[in-house]
Amino acid sequence: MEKKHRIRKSTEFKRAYVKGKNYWNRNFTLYIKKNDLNYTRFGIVVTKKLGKAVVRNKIKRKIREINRSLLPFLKEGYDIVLIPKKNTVDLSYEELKKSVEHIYNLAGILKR
RNA sequence: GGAGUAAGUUGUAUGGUCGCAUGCGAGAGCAUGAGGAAAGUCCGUGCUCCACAGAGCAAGAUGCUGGGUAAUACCCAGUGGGGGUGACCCUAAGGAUAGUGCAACAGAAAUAAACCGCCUUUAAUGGCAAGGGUGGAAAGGUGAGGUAAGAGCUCACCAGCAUUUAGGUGACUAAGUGGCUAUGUAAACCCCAUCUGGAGCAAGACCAAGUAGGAGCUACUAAAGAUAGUUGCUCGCUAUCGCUCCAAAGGUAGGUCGCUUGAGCAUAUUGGCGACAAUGUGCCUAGAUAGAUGACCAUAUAAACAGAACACGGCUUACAGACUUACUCGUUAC
RNA sequence: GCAGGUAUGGCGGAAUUGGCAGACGCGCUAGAUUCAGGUUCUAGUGAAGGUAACUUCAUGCAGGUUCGACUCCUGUUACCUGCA
Repeated sequence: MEKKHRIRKSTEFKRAYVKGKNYWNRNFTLYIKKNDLNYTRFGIVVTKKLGKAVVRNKIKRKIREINRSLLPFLKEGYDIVLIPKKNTVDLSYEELKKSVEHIYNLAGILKR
């Protein structure tokens, strides 16, 4: 995923937390905030509770890959922050993808 | 082939589709892209700032000997002690005769002596310490002589201490001589020898939105004092104390650098028992900053521990499977 | 990335010149009081084995020093805190 599709600044994360709407399901917490740009940006936050560095990296990479494949089906102009929960450690790629689609559907940012 | 000891290597590969980071390129694209422990942060260095780093005290570290190294608590070669039939392994291993403290309970007594006991015809305000029991530890041990009973009182061997000679750079070893001997603990304080200034790449340097203040200069008071900083403390050191001027300066968010050519890697020769050193030749091999290696498919029986964030040298800990070399024991079931 | 701290029964929390581990409180169990419950009072309460007397193991885990370790030293695991 290119750099322009990532959230990179600490202040932008904070803005999503404070001003954005949040949604959640079994596996994720999601914060969404409209940005002033005409493209969508992602942020993934993996806390130390989920495991060691190898485990955290693996989750990040899987979610990044999922977001890349879903990008054409999302509405433009949003900052999206995804926070995986503890039980995502044991999930396969396919299960993760279903869960992410589910939570995006809840938030209403999937194109029809 | 069995049981074992030591050292070492490897630790997914190949192909396809999509995708990420860095460099090069106008672009298409091309090249490169985690580890043996990248980990723990336990030591040691470089590097940066604090006065290119100072004095004393305090505090801390190391602790058999000699060597290696940029340095170390690491490594190599040895010494003493302990374990194993053996290959081999383990070892915080200076000083208890510099001083102080502590040694519960038990026991007559715990760093100094007498409860029971033995002896002198009986007995002790006398002599004795062999035997008993307690304890982690009880006044050198075993045997013989000796005696009223006993005792290093005497002798032999052993242990310990002091000392002499020989060997070794040294730890120490071997032999001799001497007087007969006061437990343990220094991972208790301490003594001795050697070493250590503090903080850390979120170090630090540069650019710089917003906000609103900031800078320069000279000398009055004058080497006194106050405040702040610098190291735990004492010194020492540094900055500030008044006047004038400017619309810029300092600096937060943010950005750029630090950031990878280095005690580097490979290889050959020489010196050294070895750690290692010297010389020659060749090579350039991640550099991110919400942080790059992933997803899916095919083949191979199965594939662990685990992910760089300034760098390097060690140590420690985690680790599936596969393989190599040297050596030891045992001796026969094939 | 760097710096520091904590760990003791079911829970909180004592125990330091190194000398009987589990004080004390909460909780739990049993009994008394009551028609019943609560309150109150009394007793017990780490685990395993044993009829019992009692024995063995227990201070996160693994070693070491010491006659003796919750305490001293080394390694390690988990959790917590601070630093832009």
